[in-house]
Amino acid sequence: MVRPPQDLLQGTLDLLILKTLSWGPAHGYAIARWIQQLTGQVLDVGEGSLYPALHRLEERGWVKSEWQLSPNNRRAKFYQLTTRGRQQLRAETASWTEFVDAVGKVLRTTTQPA
Amino acid sequence: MVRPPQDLLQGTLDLLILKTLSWGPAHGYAIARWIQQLTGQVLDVGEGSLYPALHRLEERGWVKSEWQLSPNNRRAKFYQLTTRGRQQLRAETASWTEFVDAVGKVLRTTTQPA
DNA sequence: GCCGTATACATCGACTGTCGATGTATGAGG
DNA sequence: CCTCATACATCGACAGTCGATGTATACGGC
Repeated sequence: MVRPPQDLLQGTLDLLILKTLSWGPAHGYAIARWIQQLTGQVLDVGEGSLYPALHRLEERGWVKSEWQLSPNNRRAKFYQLTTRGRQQLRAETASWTEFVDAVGKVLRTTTQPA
Repeated sequence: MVRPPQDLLQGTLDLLILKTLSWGPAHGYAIARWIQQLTGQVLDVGEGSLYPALHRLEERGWVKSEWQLSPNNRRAKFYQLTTRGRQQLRAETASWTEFVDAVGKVLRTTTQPA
């Protein structure tokens, strides 16, 4: 049993969603598709992860939702970033960078530390 | 409540441990200290996460353990990578890179996708 | 008019893994 | 001796993902 990037999604989903919404309001389905498309199918956000995440973000006041009609004339719940959500995005982006750097340091080390 | 890099540790711990062991055999305590030191305190591997992870890796045949005496003359269980563990390390490193790239693509995108 | 497909929302239970707290033991150094 | 750092380990609470499943509706083709 391999360990696909899928398993690494934990803790990053919120960041991904927040970032996606920073381009403008969107509904859940579109968010999932954009992420999938942008990453060339590498990241696949399942709906069973997406909707709980969206509700979580709303509960924390980082996004707010509103029922609207999508371009193809169907009802859809559009999510958009709040001011606090924008702050959160900045914070999580910084954390992410710091974390990736830290892991990178370990991965790039070739010699045993003192 | 912020989301410290701590929360991102999920799914990366195995990789970190495997990589640390690729420098040579080590016991749990030392692994945790090395990672902490290398990352400048950014990553803190708690013992409650470390030991279960170590047992998990052993169960999967990626590391094997042996009781020995540490340099300071105390009994300690030394872990070392198996051949399959080395393969696993390569695989997980590749997954990690792919994953970071994918997230990076999303984070670097400034315009709304089509 | 009917049917299949894509869109869109949502929930559920199983499962995995982390985290903080806690417990034990022992060697080294004062 | 007595404390501190080393070293192992387990426990329960908790969070979050995942696949499966369910609902409903717009649209196009026939």
